[in-house]
Amino acid sequence: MSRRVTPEDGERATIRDVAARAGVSASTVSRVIAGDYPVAQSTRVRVLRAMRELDYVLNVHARALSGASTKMVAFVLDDVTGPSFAYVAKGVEQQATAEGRLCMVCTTHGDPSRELAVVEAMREQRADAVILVGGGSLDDTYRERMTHFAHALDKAGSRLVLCGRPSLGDDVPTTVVEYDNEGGAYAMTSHLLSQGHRRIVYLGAVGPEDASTTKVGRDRGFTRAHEAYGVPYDPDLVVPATFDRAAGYEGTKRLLARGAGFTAVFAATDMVAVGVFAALREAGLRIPDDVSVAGYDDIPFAADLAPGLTTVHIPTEELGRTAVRLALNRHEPQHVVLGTHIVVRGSVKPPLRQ
Amino acid sequence: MSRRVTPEDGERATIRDVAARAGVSASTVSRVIAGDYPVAQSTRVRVLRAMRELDYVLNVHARALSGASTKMVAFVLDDVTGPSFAYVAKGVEQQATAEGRLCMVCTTHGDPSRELAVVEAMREQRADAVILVGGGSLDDTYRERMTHFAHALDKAGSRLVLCGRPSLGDDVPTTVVEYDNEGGAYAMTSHLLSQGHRRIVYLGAVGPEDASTTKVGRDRGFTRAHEAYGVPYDPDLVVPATFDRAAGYEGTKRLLARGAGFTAVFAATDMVAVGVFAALREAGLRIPDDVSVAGYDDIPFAADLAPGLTTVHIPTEELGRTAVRLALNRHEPQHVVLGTHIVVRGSVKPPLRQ
DNA sequence: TCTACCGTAGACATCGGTTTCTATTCAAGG
DNA sequence: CCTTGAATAGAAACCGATGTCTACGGTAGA
Repeated sequence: MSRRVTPEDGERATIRDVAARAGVSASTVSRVIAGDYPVAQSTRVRVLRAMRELDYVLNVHARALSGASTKMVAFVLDDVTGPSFAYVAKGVEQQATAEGRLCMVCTTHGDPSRELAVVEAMREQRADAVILVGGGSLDDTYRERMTHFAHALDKAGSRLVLCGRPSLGDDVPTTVVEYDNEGGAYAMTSHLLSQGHRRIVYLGAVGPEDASTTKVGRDRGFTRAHEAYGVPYDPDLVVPATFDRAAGYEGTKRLLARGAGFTAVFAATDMVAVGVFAALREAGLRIPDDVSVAGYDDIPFAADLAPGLTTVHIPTEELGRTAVRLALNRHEPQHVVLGTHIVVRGSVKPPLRQ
Repeated sequence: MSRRVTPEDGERATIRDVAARAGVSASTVSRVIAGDYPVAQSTRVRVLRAMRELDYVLNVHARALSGASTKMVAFVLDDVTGPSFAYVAKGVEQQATAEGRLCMVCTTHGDPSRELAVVEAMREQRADAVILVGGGSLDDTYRERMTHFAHALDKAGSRLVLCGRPSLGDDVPTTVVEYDNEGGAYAMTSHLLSQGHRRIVYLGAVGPEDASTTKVGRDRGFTRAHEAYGVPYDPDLVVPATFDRAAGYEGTKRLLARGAGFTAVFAATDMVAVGVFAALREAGLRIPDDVSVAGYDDIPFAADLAPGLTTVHIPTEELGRTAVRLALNRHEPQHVVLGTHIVVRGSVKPPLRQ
């Protein structure tokens, strides 16, 4: 026999198996599936029945190979367990589903070389869009290779999306969905200054080896606010730290141990703030009576800390949704900056004495 | 010309373009890429150079079509923002990367029909493994269709993995990685009983319309512990609720409003417990002096609540890693049950008076 | 010197869809 | 009655890899 009527055991039915069973050609089956070409009602019914009987499943790789879009969106982030990233992921997933796309997720654990490898893998996958979430490296060769990817993806009809990080330059074909890192930090620092704080710790500054665009932006907001208020800041209170709980905890313990006098801590992320809370409580200090604490990100748990954490709200879900929407609808603006705002809860109040 | 030497603008270089540029055949290029066949050193160098010069990117769809594995693992869950699911996701991603796989993520938002649609999509994608995370529906037609998928994936050389939910039956080809839902609830309830609590609220029980395997298991642990201790439980204190913060908050408010006397609340998840905390605090009740609270899941923030939440620890990351490892290494046992254990923090203490 | 074999490389079929181009049927219009 | 065209369906080329089968040059063994 030239063509089996029923697929062998262990093989999946192909479009040709379905065609044979329905007594039509493969083209006709393809047309029934696509629904974009007139097929007689009686034929359509026979084909659909054959598909059901053979438990036919389309092969997306064959379809992709013959030119169709892969209907896939790739999503690259540092760590899925980061509470704010999870919300960006949710937004991406939501919008991707709404636009009929599936979602790939890759994590990089902050390793720029792995990020480049992942983007390369996404080129192989021919994803419709590749969304990079979170601050990016500032290294020059890294930027160069990212620029290269942006052009390569663009030429291939795909799109590189920078979500939560600034543009690579106007001539680089990317979609950029940012939020105002510097503005949020500026607003929060202003808030602390206006409450009367004069010795504010900034915990989570750029360190010697870990500059990222997010860090740089928030740093700048902190210093710019001091300048605007005409308040000099003590460089010893600007403490480099990674963006996690442990860094907040250890950093605060060290500050307390060395007797750095301060009335408020501005943690660069809420996770850092959680560590600050723990360390302060351990030292017997009350929040906000003895020390005020502010965070950044407005993770869901910020409201459930005791006291509630005053922090900068980032529209995380919207960030994710927007990234996908703009990447897939190129007629929309390809560079937007979403706003941030302060959420005042109980963790900040004026210092007891100046 | 029969074959261009340089691909046109906007097209990607194919293996044939590389071959033409290097002056060899496509087969040779394929061999250089695979590295599983002897190729003369000089030829290999020419091919590699051509690949670099043309910025060649392999097409995984063509490769998948000609029989190769897709090197993809699919991961299906309710909601990426669930804090414990995020850790399972991390484990999956970790192990998938370790085994050279990419990771797809799909969310279902608790809708069984969408879960089935997603699994169907994964069949189309020819994923190496499809991992279902979290409690599953108990509906009969749902189970039937899942069983069908398990067989279909198996025949296609793929694998259905049930992660955190029980087996569909011994004759269904699946990999099952569970943890002991009932045992954890039993242990925690015993803990509360042994501290002297006699009127314990169980918040998050199976409701009329939302039976899931996870819920049923935890419910059973609660009731079984009471039976083992010979303590009758008040059915009015077993309160149906969804597994989220809002349900914990509302549920507690209602219990307080109707004056149900209780000395402890066992929340079916830590998220529920967070809601319980908020409602109790709002009512001016102290934890654990007035009411003890226990949770389930041991999410990272459990330790950062004030007081720290006594809860049941689930090895979430290990769950995810194990799921991938077993699915891809079929010689390992295909059904494991991971242990849970109680983590005692400050939110539970004996009731002030009986 | 002839044969055998190793190292190396090319030709070609194949995977499972999509799509273009062609062919047939049948009804309507001149 | 013949032409025209709409509706419908098939044949075959194509997408970009992989893998099998064949072939060629050179060296070693008989």
